[in-house]
Amino acid sequence: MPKIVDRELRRATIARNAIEIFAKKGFQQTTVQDIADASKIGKGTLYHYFHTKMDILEEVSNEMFRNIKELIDASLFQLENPAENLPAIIETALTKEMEYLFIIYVELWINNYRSTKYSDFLEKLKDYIADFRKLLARKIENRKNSGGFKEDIDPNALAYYLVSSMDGLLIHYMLDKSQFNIRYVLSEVFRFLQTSISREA
Amino acid sequence: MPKIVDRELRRATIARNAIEIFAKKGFQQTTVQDIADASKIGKGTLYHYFHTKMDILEEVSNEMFRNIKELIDASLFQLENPAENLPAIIETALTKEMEYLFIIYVELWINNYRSTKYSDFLEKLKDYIADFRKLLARKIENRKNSGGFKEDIDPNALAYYLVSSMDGLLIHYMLDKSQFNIRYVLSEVFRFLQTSISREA
Amino acid sequence: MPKIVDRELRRATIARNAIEIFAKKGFQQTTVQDIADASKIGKGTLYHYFHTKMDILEEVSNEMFRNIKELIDASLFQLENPAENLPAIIETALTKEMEYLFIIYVELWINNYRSTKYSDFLEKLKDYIADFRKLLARKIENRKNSGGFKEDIDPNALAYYLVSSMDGLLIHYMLDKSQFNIRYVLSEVFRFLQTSISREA
Amino acid sequence: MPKIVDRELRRATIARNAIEIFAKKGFQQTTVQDIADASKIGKGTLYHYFHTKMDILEEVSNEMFRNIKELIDASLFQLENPAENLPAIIETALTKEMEYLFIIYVELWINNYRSTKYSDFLEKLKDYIADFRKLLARKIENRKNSGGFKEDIDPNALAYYLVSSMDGLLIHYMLDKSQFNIRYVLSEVFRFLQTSISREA
DNA sequence: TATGAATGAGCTTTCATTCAT
DNA sequence: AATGAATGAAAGCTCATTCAT
Repeated sequence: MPKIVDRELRRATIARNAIEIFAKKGFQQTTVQDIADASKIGKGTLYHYFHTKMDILEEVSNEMFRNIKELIDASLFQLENPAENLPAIIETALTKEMEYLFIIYVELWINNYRSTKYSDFLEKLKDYIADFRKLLARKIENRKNSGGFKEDIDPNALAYYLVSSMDGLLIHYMLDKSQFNIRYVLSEVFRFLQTSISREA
Repeated sequence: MPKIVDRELRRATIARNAIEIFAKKGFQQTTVQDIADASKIGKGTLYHYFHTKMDILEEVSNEMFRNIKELIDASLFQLENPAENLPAIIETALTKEMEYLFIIYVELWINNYRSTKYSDFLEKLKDYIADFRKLLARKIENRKNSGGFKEDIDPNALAYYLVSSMDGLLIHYMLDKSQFNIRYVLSEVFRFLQTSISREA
Repeated sequence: MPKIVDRELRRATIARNAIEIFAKKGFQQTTVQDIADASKIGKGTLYHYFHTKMDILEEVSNEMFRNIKELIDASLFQLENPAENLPAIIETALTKEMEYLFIIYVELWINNYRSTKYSDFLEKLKDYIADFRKLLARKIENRKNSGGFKEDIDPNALAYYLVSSMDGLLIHYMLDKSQFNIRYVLSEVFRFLQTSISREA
Repeated sequence: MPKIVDRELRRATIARNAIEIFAKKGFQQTTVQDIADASKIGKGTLYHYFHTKMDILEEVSNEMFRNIKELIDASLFQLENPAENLPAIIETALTKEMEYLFIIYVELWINNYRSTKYSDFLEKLKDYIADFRKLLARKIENRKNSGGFKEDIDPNALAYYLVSSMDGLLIHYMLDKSQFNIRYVLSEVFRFLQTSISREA
């Protein structure tokens, strides 16, 4: 009898090993040989676990979703004051591993702009982000209703801005780390936002 | 040397015509034939003006810089109250032309993360952005000193956040336009930021 | 050595199961996995019984010879008047099973033209055909000598024509069945041949 | 200005050079490199003239049709007594070039049995053959009506048999030339057929 | 100078065969 | 003995670059 392997586990492992390569070289520029090398297997072996190169990207994106979801879930419960804990959440994301995922995420996002071929990957992600945004908006709304926030704030607009500005910050930070201390900027910004949002401010 | 002027003009024209293709297909996926077609010239002719495909990207990025610089310059002089006119600037950027440039800009940014091969292109861009950020910081500083802004604001941190959050907003907007009305979000956000930054608020 | 019997039996069985696939897909296009699947065994198991894929083809061709020989033998004894019973023999061959064998036979024949690699397989077949032709020629000769056939008939040439024309008919029929009713054509042709060959005609 | 080439002519030339290879190795077994080598051009150059390998086969089959049509047309006008001139026609076909085409023709025929993917190529050929068969049948009919042939002959059945038996003869001859002198067999057979068909016989 | 014909390195994917279990 | 996981050679095809006209 041949070696017994857990195909799903193997797929996930190969995908996990591929993340760094995809991040560092990009999907197009990464060769199937690169991916095989990353898992120290033969090129042909890859095709026992994935139909096409695209299929590998799909698994990588699933792996990414799992990580992101984990991150979001882990941080949601501490999201009492939305502005309060976002820095902590971002902080959590500042690992090498998450950095790779973030690059892939931006690349997928761009590819999605270019071709509907990638849209399947992103639907899930869009949903996650939308959910996160809605949750954030609801928190803002609640606090606004309880008198904690100013009257003239549009919770949806603010939530949209907060979420997307985090991506902007991450991009600027990761792609040019020399320019600034992101942790300091984040704490400053959120201290500022908090006081300006709060009615007492 | 009028020849050189012609040559440079031709390079710029070809680059300008290539922008839409690069944005829509990406650098890798764009073939040299695509670029030649966009300028209705022969593939071989292209190589009279550019040494390599990479060389074309370089010129495209230069063209991009010129456009961005133009945009920044045009808007800088009206940047009295920084928060005040950013929406106007962004608004200016929301053309199809600028959208293409923005995509290329993000792609270059990512490629820069991946390979130092692209770093030459981006040094210039980083400088522009840094300049813009510094200018913004100085404006904030000035207004703070003149009593227009609150005491506890770090102008550098705020400037960094403002600039990068604009990129985040643009990415989220452009890559999923269905989700939100960016013009409304921008006006809301800036109304909010303005009142919260201002001492009077 | 009962083991060897088992081994040979297994080879024959696997070959028999492979016939349909080889006929439907062709030797090249048939994968080793296809063949293993047809016998519901593992791909590795196949290699306990066959050294190479070519080896399987060899056994298939042997299986084919056995079938053809059976068919010929079964029909030979009733070959009193050669023209008389050929239709019956052909008729016997018009099963799905024999159709598959016929396709493989033509393919082997072509491959033999292309490469001496296949010549071993075909030597046997050529011998069968030659034997059949000779037998046919002898029957014609006999009948001619006994005054049943015309004087000016060359038995060898006629036998050659009869045998090869059967292949032509089968090819044209099988590869474009819509065009004609082969059974009718056969009966017509043999009725005609018989009367024209016969002295009385 | 680059070299000016007649694309259609080039396609035809490449196809003509490919015929021998296709015949000797078969379509599947022939690599694109083989085909390029046969015309002493680079592999990439081929793709300036053909979209796919299949596309090359298509041109080869067109080339084949042109040859076959030429052959048929050239021989038709001398087809007064159908049985009379077929040997001459066949004779014409016994060149190396036609031999190659015949092998490809049989291979296409088999492939068509296997996959509808090849059916386009063969439709034309089937039409040619059908036309030829019909013409033959009409000639037989005419001669029968004019009293030249026996009453009980079915012209369609006989035409079908004559045409397909020629393919059978060719296959048997080409694939095993050592066995018989096809020219002799043909002359014998047609002498025999003619006398047996003719009323006077 | 302008052009596209020519090229081969390099890509993804397939599959006969080997091998560890 | 039986199995399928593992493998890399080899396939068809693309395309940046060169070159002859």
